[in-house]
Amino acid sequence: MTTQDASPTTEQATVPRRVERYDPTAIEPRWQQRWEQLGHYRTDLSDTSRPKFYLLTMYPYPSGDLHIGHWYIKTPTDAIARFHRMHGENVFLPIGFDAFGLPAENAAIKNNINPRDWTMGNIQNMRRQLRSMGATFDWEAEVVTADPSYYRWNQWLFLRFLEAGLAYRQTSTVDWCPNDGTLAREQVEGADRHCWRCGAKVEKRDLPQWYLRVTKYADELLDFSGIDFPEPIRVMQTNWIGRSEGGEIVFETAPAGHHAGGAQLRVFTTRPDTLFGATFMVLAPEHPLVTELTASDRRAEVEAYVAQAANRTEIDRLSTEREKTGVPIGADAINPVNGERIPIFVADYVLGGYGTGAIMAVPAHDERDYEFALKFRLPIRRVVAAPGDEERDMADGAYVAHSAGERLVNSGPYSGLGADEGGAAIVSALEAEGKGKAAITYRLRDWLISRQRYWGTPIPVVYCPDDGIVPVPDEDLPVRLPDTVDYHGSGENPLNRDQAFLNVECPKCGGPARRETDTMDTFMDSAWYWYRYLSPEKAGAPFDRALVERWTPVDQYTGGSEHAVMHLLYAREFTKMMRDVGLIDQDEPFRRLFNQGQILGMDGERMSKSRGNTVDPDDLVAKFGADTVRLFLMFMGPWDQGGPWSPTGIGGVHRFLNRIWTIALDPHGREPGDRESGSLPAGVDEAAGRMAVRQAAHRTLRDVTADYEAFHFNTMIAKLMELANLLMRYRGTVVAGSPEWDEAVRLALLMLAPAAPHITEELWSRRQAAAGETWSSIHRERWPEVDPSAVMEATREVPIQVNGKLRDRITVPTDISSADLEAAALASERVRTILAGRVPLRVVQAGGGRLVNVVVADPG
RNA sequence: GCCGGAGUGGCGGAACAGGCAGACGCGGCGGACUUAAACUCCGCUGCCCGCAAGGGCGUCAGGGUUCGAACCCCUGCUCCGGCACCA
Repeated sequence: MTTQDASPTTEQATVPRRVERYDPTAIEPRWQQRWEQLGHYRTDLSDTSRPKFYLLTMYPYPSGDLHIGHWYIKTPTDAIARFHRMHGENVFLPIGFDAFGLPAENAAIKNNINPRDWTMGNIQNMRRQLRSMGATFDWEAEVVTADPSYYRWNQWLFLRFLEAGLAYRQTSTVDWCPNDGTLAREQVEGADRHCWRCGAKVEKRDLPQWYLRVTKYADELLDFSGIDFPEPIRVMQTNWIGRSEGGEIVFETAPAGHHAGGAQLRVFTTRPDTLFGATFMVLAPEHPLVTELTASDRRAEVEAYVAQAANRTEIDRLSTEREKTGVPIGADAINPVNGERIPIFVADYVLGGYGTGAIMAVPAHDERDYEFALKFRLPIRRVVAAPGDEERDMADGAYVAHSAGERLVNSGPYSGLGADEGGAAIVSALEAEGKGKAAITYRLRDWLISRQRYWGTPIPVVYCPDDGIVPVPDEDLPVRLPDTVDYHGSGENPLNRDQAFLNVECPKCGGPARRETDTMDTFMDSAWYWYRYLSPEKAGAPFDRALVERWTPVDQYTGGSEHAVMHLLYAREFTKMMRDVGLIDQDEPFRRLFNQGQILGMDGERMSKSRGNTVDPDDLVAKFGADTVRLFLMFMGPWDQGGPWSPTGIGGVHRFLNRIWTIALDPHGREPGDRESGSLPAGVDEAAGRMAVRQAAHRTLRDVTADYEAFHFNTMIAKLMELANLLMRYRGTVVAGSPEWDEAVRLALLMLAPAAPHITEELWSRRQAAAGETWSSIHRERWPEVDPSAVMEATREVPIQVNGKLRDRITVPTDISSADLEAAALASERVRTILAGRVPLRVVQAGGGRLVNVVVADPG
């Protein structure tokens, strides 16, 4: 007797009322409090008796409220944590807040409140919401990046990088967002060049800015061996880094009509094989030689063009659709292989920031150069030809593709060589003369970290009229953000007007100096936060090195793929930089990365407060309970897929939990609405029923375990539903309450525990109470073992096909021989009818007898 | 344009590794329970033909490989994500 109904009244005997209903709102807060009181999820980082598992999930930006998308990332992550704990691992699952950033500052300007107050208020609410998930975050490890105890270490790290030459200040043309200030290159998106965060159109400005020298790691970042990242992320990062192999070639220059003697012009090309096809040269408008090389009679026109290009927002330069523009500068370049003089142009289709900012143009073999050549009526000379294509008309367009057997033509001594071979020969010939060399160029740029905003980490340097750039000494850290600043709503960094902040003594000479007012890109905060989690209170160092050595790299990181070339790349870069300044001893921050999909609004758009399409989990939790919401999010579909939000179907998951409740608490109850209730299925006796229950439970355990390991939560839940449905069928029969039944219920609760922690804890405690045992949390139980003998079956069903079409199913002993199986298949009544006396050509048994296919000649 | 991913019932989605397509859930239909409703439970539910037994068709489209294809190959289409003249 395991029912909880202690005093059944007689009038309930025939139609027993269901036990107390499942009421998550009564259960969930109680258990959450209890777990917290008991400190169940505080991780003892010093415990080395068990294997460690560092599970990290991307910390949220405290925008004010959690939406369903946060739950979609975090509740399955929590299930992973719980699953690992049940395997005896010491799991660390920290949480914190990415608390610096623009929205706080905008709210401050708009509502005249302090960004810190706004942020901290939001964090309060989000802490409550995060707790309502029933997740096992270790709140003792929380970090808030806007706290001086955190950001002082941003500053400290910056100073280490500065010392090591990994941070530097440089004036160059940068992307400027009217709201966010300068942006790193990867933070500008789309053909219309808009800011990744606020969407504003980005302009160009020449400014002195701080950079981190991440390009140093380009090659190392291309190496993903030893880390398990999803293929799409690896591809995106690889493309972003954009390694190109080729050659750098030096051209002498000369004023038009004069002898050589100007500056040298260096170009990068991936196609040195086409050098003989170069018919003009192009400089980017920003190229330093433009001024020097421009002939006096061309100066006015060139300067106008350069000015126009500088002012042009990149919107005008919109994609390749725009017609090429450019002007000749009145100078020539001299082709180092044949001495040919070719004109130099300035044109904005060549980018200042890539390669050398100048190209040799080979219109015959490059579409962009081809287009330019057509417009400016420049010669197009073919130098590579595929076999049989030597007479191709160049009016048809550039020949860009590579094909087998192509040869160089019109290339002097190199004619006749293969393209690769010829290219290599040209490079080595140039190299011998000091006119070129093999070269590799990357698309990746150094990380621009300066932001002209208030609400971020102050960059800890001082500008002294005498000593120049002076780092703030470590002992003066943190450089604190003033709490109150004056916004005039002008959009300009208010720190620039804060005299108390601005004016300092030079740490070197003691004279009057001025502080840097730029703050750091907030991606810097998030580039190392998982190290700080390990010792968030640590003073004197950014982290406890011994703990870092024991606990990192992170074993599993979960979060969205939208930061593929931002946060996820910065994190890798930062780790390598920290390594190189001797702070850590590892190359990569994350062993394994999983990207969940994104939950979109019902309108199919990205969920955001501004779009007004966010879904508030609080409402759903109030209605169905956290367990149902957790389960529903996991059940919707594959975790890496996401999709538009639709609450349709959440009732199904809730019903499932109700069935679990019923099965666990009221095994002997009967369904008044079901005539069959209480009787065994036809042809099943008690022994068979008990066996069926046990078999189903162990098979489910086998499959569910595999699904958890693969993060296949949707099918995991489907299988538990199947088990529940089967148990429901036996409820009220002689099988219910049998040891097999009891075991099945026990396994079901254990299997469900990581995903639905509250209801399973409640039912577990009630079972313990009923058995007179003292309470111990289900979440401290060990994951059960599959009994292999339980999953075996004496007979199995084999589908029989004739010519690949399913015609019958036969039941045979599991250990049947293949000869007997074939005989049994051919003996099938249905098969014989279809064969109609024809003799099979072949009988195929697939997968060790899982299926039989009888092949006969088609009667036609 | 280039790179990556995906197209399966009315819907979300299953299908190990080329072997029973559509698990599980939603929705729909029918039924039970109830004075009634809600809740709950049971059954049916890819499409077409058929009273039924059964048959035909069916995983974006068209070809191919195979005893056998949602899965592999070729051609094309559509959708989603990334990149944005990167020489």
